[in-house]
Amino acid sequence: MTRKQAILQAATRLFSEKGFKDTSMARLSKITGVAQGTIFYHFKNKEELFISILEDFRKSIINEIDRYTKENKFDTGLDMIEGAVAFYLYLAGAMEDRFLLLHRHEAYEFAKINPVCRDLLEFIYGCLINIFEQAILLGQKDGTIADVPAKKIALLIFTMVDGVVRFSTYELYDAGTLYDELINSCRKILQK
Amino acid sequence: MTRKQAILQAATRLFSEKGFKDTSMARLSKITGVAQGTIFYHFKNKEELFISILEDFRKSIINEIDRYTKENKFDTGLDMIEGAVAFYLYLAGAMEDRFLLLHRHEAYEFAKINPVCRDLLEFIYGCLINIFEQAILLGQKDGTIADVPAKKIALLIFTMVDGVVRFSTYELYDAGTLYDELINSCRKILQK
DNA sequence: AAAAAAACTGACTGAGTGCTCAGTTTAATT
DNA sequence: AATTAAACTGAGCACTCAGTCAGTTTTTTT
Repeated sequence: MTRKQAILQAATRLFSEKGFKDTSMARLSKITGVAQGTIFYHFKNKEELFISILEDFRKSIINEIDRYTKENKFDTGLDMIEGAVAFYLYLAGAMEDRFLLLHRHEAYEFAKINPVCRDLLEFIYGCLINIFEQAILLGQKDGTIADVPAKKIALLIFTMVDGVVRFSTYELYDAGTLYDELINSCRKILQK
Repeated sequence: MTRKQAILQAATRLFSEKGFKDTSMARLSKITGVAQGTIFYHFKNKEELFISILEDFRKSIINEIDRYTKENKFDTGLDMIEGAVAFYLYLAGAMEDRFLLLHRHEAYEFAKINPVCRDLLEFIYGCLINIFEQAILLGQKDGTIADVPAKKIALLIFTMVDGVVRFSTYELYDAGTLYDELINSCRKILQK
């Protein structure tokens, strides 16, 4: 792993754990075992470092979704929804730190003033919501899912699943114990 | 309005808009037209100011919920759910800044090290989730709602409704255009 | 081996931070 | 009118921060 990658990795962890503002470059340099100057040699400033993390996130998500859609084929759209929920929960676990970053507010604040950040966030959210929308559209084709507005219902399901992830990260409620109810609720919303 | 109230009000707005860390006491004093020292005369430190905001929030929520339960009586539990969703969306609009504060991460971070903050957050979230749980329990008594685990489903519905509020505040999707689907989805989840 | 380029260092800077406190003004009480 | 108490002020303190830069080390190219 190059120094640049090491800095990026440690920054991802710190930004998601402590937040952007609460992570100092001094601390980041200490943890990565690199001089402060080196960080600024690789990344113009703190904000560009943040953008790089989001770019990395986007790449990872694209890869994961690619792999998922290739490896998993479902008989019906309704089954695909269950797969999509499970996949989302898997993703959130596998990329825990980046999801935490996404659940923070700082990214949105930054997106307001930085178009690159805004585009990245929109793309990432688009990918995540699309997982559910595609399943709904498929189910409506094969007749297993009722004639609901696909995009809107995808948003609602996304929000519900993402909320469960939030409960987990805040340690308020374990995702596992809500899994059955989550799947059942999705099915009820979508069933004919 | 007393100076103390003015400080509290301005701090609520700034903390929710800019975040705790990104709001300086200098700026707060400038906006309220009060000397910095005055803020520290009324509040021991920045963190206690934050706690005071949460305490204020708790009081407001208790009042609003009290008023709501007194003014609104529903025939069935299933109808009550629709009322609960509408009420939550109303609350989130009426207390926009405080909900934004709740949607930030800072509060949870602070809750980890401050028991008072943790208790306040737990209480506030308890109130909000309870709105939905009570409706479900009533519906199960009068037979309009299926025999689902009330607390868990209340959490899921809460998370879905709260997600819609989030979409609104991030200006990704308007709450109004999702309202019908939100209500329908809730009904489908709960119907026998 | 020499030269050039890339990678890296860490002391330093200046702007900004939360908070203090000696002192002033205003309000309440005697 | 005199005294006490509460409310308020803002210059100043100790500290943290992102970012800089002159200089050093390592790597690549000639």
